[in-house]
Amino acid sequence: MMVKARAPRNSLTRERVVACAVTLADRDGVPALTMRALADELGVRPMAIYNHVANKEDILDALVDHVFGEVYLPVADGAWREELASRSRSLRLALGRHQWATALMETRVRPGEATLTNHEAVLDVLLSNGFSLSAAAHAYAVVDAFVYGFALQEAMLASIDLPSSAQTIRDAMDLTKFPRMAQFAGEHVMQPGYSFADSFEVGLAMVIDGAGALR
Amino acid sequence: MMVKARAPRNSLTRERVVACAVTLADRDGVPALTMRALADELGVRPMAIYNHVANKEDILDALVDHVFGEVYLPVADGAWREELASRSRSLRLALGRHQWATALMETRVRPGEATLTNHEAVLDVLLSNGFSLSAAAHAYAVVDAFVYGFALQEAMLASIDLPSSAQTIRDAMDLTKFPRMAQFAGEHVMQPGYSFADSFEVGLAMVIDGAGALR
DNA sequence: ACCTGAACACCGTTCAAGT
DNA sequence: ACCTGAACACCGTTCAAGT
Repeated sequence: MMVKARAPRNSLTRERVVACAVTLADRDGVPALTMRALADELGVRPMAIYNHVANKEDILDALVDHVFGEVYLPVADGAWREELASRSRSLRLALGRHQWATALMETRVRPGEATLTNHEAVLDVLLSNGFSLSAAAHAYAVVDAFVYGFALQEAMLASIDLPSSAQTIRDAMDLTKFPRMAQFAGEHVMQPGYSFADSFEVGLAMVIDGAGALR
Repeated sequence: MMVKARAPRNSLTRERVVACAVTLADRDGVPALTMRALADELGVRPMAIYNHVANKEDILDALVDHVFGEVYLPVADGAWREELASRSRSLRLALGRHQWATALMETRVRPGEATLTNHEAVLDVLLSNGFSLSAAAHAYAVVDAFVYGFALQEAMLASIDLPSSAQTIRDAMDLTKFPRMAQFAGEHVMQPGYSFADSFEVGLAMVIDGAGALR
């Protein structure tokens, strides 16, 4: 835990605080994101941060909004399928870059500017392309459920590194008790070329086709 | 924070600790689930808990596994579509009863007995009903992504109570900036009979039909 | 207006001591 | 074997004080 050089007065801003918090969360995880660690990284005393954010909750809210700020904004006059797919891929990648995001979203309920802007753009794509309000509601809910859930699964798998640990799991587990998992691990997951990520496009096609059927 | 009566010696077990932790997390949320609060609820001193669990991480792992213990175990000789749908509905309900579960899952990577057992049952349903290993992998990933993601969205919405706060949001927001959201809120979400939950069956049908196409 | 130091009421967990 | 008390190194945040 090395202490950074002291930052000059008036150099601290809300943006710097949030950007630094994102970096810290990416690098060390949310549990390590303490006001003290953040202050240290910013070259400032913990209480200085409170001049720019209300409290830690405020920072966590901003963290989630920051992630949405990285997500592609679909345009309403494009082909709706491709726009929806692009924004879904972009959302998945953003959630993948910031593995803490899905878990954090669950407790954050104050949506920020970037979140609302993205939400608005998606709704505009749907409503401008023949979706009724009801169809748009279903389509949006289903597509986002898939993207969030896929990102969640990838985050779960990321900390375990499936291929390399599958062998360990297979050894440790009672194979007579979980024969399907043993088969699945040995004959599929551990084979060269397997990638969980490949299922993303498969599922995305399903939910976007399904959305099209609602239109 | 009332202190419970002191529990008699030898009455503490790992099962009681975990069950109490689930109750506490349901009632007050995970942040309020501290070793001290848990001990208080159990009628014991904090350190007594450590005779039955390794540490707090161990409890959090057990919490997630407890949720999977509530999920329907599909049977392989049934109709695979109905079995998959039942276990998906059951999983969604379990995640809904324990709103903290999806967020916790992201950081827990040591799957427990109940988790593995459920995983095994789902794989068995797919592999016993004509799915190749590759098709089963895609189907499982996509269906679970949808269920996890839907539960995550419901958890997000639960803490906000959409219908009642939609008006507030609509008033507070710059309507010229988010016209689609204003329209969506006013003409759809706030209408009587609207329920986000209705999108679950719509999406479930999409992903299960999609899975069938992979078979 | 912005930053700091000391302090308060919390955490999870250790260790030695009790039964 | 199981439980406790005191202690340690942490938390987020308050408040009064500095510049």
